[in-house]
Amino acid sequence: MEDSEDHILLFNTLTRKKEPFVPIEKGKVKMYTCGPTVYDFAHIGNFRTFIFQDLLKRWLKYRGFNVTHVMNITDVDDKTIRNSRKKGVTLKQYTDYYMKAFFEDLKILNIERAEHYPRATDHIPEMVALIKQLMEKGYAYMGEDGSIYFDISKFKDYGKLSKLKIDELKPGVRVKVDEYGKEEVQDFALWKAWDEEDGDVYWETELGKGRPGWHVECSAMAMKYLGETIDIHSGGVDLIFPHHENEIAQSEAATGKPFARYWLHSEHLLVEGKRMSKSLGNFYTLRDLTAKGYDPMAIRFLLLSTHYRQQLNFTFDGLEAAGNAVSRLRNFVHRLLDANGRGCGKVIKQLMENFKKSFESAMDDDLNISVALAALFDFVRDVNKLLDEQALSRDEALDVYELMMRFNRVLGIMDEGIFKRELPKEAEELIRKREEARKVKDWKTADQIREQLRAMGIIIEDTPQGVKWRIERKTS
RNA sequence: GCCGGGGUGGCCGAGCGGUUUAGGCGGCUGCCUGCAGAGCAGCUGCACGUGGGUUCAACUCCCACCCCCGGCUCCA
Repeated sequence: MEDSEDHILLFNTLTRKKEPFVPIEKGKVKMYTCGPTVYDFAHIGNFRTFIFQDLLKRWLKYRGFNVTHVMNITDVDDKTIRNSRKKGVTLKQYTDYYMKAFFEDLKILNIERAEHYPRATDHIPEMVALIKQLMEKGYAYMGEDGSIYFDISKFKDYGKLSKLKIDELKPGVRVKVDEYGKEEVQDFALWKAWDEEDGDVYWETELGKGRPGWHVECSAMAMKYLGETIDIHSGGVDLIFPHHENEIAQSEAATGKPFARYWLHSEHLLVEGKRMSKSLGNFYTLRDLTAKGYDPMAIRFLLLSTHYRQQLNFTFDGLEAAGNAVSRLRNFVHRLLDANGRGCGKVIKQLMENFKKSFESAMDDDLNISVALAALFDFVRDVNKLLDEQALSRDEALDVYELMMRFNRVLGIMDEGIFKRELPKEAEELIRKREEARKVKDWKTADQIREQLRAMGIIIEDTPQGVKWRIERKTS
């Protein structure tokens, strides 16, 4: 798409600066994002991050990049093992359930699928190979407990992402952790030797009987699917340390090459101004919200509408406001489809051009979504004015419609299905009957039919240009 | 202790040294309308945490202070 490729600026955690995005291979982006640990339903904080990543990917695609996205599924760790044992099911049965739920949630939130969703347990050999390599190169050692640890003192760049000085630990926490066999507190496990807590979850490998540490899966799988150096790696801010720091250490120690060029991290969300936690009772999964009747597109809009590096305060008032904002956009698109005015030529062309430019330059600037949305709503207001004046011809309105859909493919906040112009037969009949009633000023019947249609999810509007209808929700 | 982010009108949320208003949501009024809906227009009282300073000019820069959030431990 034109020469716009190097116009995108992204904030790189590695340098703490906005940098022009230039991929390794022209026109292609290799993107790895840290996915869920499938021990429970994902919560809205998780989805904030996943939606940010989705927006990033969609924007890169809009700008003409061919994006290969890999998102890992962590299906073996302390929590999955503990919970599956508690439930008396196998680890696989347990994680399959939550993985399936996760994919359902992605769909509901209109998050595009990644190209690959590698599961940790399907990649044990790759991880073992990586760990062996690290041992051969002297970066890893076996501890007294039979586990294998990464020796961070051997990796000179340790701390370059999180900007932490390893020798300046939080005072107080230091002493208590030598129940493991590691030589230094900060060393982290690559391979965990089996113990009773693990039950029947273990792999017999050249490294002994055990299971992989958490960080190693991302290095192994990212490199398997995307190569030794990837373009973009992203996750929530909490992953900067130690997870991403450790990924860098493992990967770069093994390959001697940079692991990822751009590290992008999204801020956390707060709920009603407080940190989300189960004990505070402000912990929500997607299901919790949809069960209360909230529109998934409103949820998506809310999670999307604050810049990703800004903490987002999730409130129910905000969710309602987001729902109304989405309605405004939907109504607008419906109006476009009904337009049949005299035409205004240059005026609309100019508006579209300005809108496109503002939206694009905002998004290019580290995904400045607030400014992009402001441009969108400005445009909507201006075009609504033209629609009021019957100044938009059918073709012009369709051009606007196409533009809206094009940007909706970036934002993903409207289900295009609702704009399909299909009315159930019975609804058509009802509308006809209502028109007859209105003709003879039988308002009672007319209002009653309108209510009936509303119950079917069809909203009727009487305008000087005749009756208009729109489908508010899927009636299926 | 060390290191970050932030405090903007009723709510959410951009912005930048100055000439016109970010934008969304909500409320009010008007237009339109049988009603409703949608939309448009106007309004929503000095908007920029506090106190100083720099400047012709600060919400935007500097200093101090207050408050909130986060990282240094599993965590999106």
